[in-house]
Amino acid sequence: MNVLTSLSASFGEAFAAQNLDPAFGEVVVSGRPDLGQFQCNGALPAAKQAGRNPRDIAQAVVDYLQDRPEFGELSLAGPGFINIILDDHSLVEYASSMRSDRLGIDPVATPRRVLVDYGGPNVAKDMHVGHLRATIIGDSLTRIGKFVGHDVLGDAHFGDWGTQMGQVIVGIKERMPDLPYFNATITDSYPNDSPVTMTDLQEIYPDISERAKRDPDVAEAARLATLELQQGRPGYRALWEHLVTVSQASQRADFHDLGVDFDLWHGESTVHDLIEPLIDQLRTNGLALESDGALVVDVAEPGDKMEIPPLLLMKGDGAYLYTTTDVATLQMRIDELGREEVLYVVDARQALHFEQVFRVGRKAGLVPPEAILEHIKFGTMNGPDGKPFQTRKGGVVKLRDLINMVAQAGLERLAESKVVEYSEEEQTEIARLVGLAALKFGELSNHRQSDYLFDLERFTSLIGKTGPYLQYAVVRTQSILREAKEAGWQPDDLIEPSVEAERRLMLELLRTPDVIDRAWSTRAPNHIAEFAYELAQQFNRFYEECHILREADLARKTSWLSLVELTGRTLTLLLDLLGIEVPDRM
RNA sequence: GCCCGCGUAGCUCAGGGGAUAGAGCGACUGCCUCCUAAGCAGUAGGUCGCAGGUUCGAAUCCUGCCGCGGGCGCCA
Repeated sequence: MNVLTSLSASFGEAFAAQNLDPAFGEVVVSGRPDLGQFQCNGALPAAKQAGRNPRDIAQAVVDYLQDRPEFGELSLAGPGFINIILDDHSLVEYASSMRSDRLGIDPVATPRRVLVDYGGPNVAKDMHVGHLRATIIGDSLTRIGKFVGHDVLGDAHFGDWGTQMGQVIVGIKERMPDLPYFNATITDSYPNDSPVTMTDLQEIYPDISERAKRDPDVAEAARLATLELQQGRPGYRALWEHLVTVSQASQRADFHDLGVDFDLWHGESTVHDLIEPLIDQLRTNGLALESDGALVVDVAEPGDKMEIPPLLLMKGDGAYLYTTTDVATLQMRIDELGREEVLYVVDARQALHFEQVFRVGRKAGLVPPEAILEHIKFGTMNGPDGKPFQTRKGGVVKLRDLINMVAQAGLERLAESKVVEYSEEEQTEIARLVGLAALKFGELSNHRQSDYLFDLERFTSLIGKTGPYLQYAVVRTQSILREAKEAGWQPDDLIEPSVEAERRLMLELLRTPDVIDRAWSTRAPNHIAEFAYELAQQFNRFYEECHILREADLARKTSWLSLVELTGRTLTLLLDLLGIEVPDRM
C-alpha cells in the first residue's frame, strides 16, 4: 500500500469533484515537516488553468476530504498549499502493511524484458578503478530492475575481439617467438596450457599498447594480427582462447570479490558469426557504403543539431571494430534474447558512439521502433588534480588494490574498538564487508552523471554518511532483536506512536516504494543511497530516544520491536539493491 | 569551430517547478554506571558562476556570457 499513491488518489478525487484534472491531486512528502507530513500543491496550477482563486480551490479540496478518518489534519497555507497530517491510526495501518513479504510492494503488473550491459572489462587488462563505476552502478541498476519485477539480464560484455587482442598477440610473439601459435605451418594440436599468466599479461599489454602508440611498425603488426585473428588464423585463435580464459578467470575473481554477478558473461567475440551476415544485409539494403576504403553507415538526419559522422562498420583492411560488434550484439539482444529494453552503463564520453549504434539499429530495422535503447551515462572519476585518478607512481589504481585498502581501513577500525573481541576470521570478514560498503556507497551516493573526485580518504572513511553507517544501523536492529528474543520478547502489532521520533521513523519507512520506483525510472541508484541514509539517520534518532529493551509497557515494547524489525528489513533491502551486504555484527 | 556535461557552505557532494536550499567531512560545544559512541544533540559557515527570460512561484525550465571537463571515421 503506497501512501503517496493512495493519498494522491484521494486528492485527485477531490479535484475531480470540482471538475478539475485529478492529476492536480498529486501528493508529495512535505518540504516543511514543521507544517505537515505530506503536501498537495495542485491548487496553484489548477487555479491558473481554471481561472479561479487557488485558495478557494484548496479550501474546497480540504472541505471535500476533511471528514475522512485517515486525516488527522488538513490545513491551508500560503497561496494555496495544502498541508496533510495523517491520523496516527492510519499511519500505523500503512506501516503495518509493510510487515509482509517484499515490504508489501507488488511487482510491476507488466514486466519488461531488459538487458543491462555493464562492467565491460577488456581481456588482457587488469580491472582498475575506472571499471568501478560501470560495475557498481550497473550491478545496482540490475538489482533494482529485478526487484521492481522486470525480467532483467546483466551482461558483462567483455572486450575480447578488438585491436588490443592483436597487440597482445604481437607482444607475446616478441617474447616467445618459438611458440607453435606463431608457426603458420602448424594448424592444430596446440598446447592445452596457456603460455602466459595474468601476471605476464599485466606486463605485456601496457608495454605493447604504449609502444603501438609511438611506433608505426608495432601498430602495423598489431593491426595485421587483429585482422588475422578475426579471419580465423588457427594459431592466433588457439592463443586467443588461452588469453580469454586466463583473463576472464582473473576478472571473474575480481567481480566475485566485489560481490558482483552477471547473468551473461558474453563478450564482443560472442557475436562473431553474426557479423558477416549482418554486413551482407547492410550492404544489400544499401545502408553500408564504401568510404575511403572503409565500410560505413551514414546515420546523419535532417534535424540534427550537430554533424553526426557515419558509423565505421569495417576498417579499410577488413577488420572489425567495437562499432561492428556493438551493432551485431544489439541485433542478438533483440532477436535471440528477445529484449525490449537495452541499457548500456558506459562512460558518458561514449555518447556519440551509442547514438550511432542506436541509429544504425533503427535504420536497418534490427530494432523495432517500440524497443528502448538507452545509454546510461556516467561521469569520469578524477584524482585530486582533476585528472583521472592515478597512484603517485603514475599508474592507474588496480581494483584489487583498492578493495584491499578499504578492507584494511575496516580492520584498523575494528582494532580501535575496545568493546568486543571477535575472532580473527570474523574480523577479516567484517572488514571485507565494511570496506566494500564504503566503496560502493561512496560510489552510488553520487549522481551517476556527474564527474567526481576520487578521494582515497573519503572512500576509506567509515564514519558519517558512508556505507558502514548504514550497516551499523542494521547491526543495531539485529542486536536488539537478538537480545529481545533471548529475553522472550517478540515483535508484535504496531501501535500508535508515542513519541515524535517514532512517528518520523514510520513516515520515513512509508517513502520506500516511491523511492525505489524513482531510482528505476530515472536509472539513478543514488536516490536509494540517499534515502537509505535518511532512513538510517531517523532510526538512530529513534534508537537514542527510545530505549526499547528497557521499556516497561509490553505492548509498546513489542510494537517497537516490530518497528525495529521493519526498519532492519527495509534497510537490508535498500542496501541489497545497492549491492551492499551487512555483517551480523560489527 | 560545432556538440554534450558540469559550476550549490572552507572541502567532497545531495537536492522531484513549490514555502525558510540540505548532508557528510573539517572547526567549535555537549552526551558512554543505560539495547554496540562506526552513534546522538547543538553552534558557526551560502549573492545556488554571471546576466536576462518563462512562471503565481526557479538551484531546478529557456537564451546569452564566463570558467572547467569531455566528444567530434579506421582505439575502446
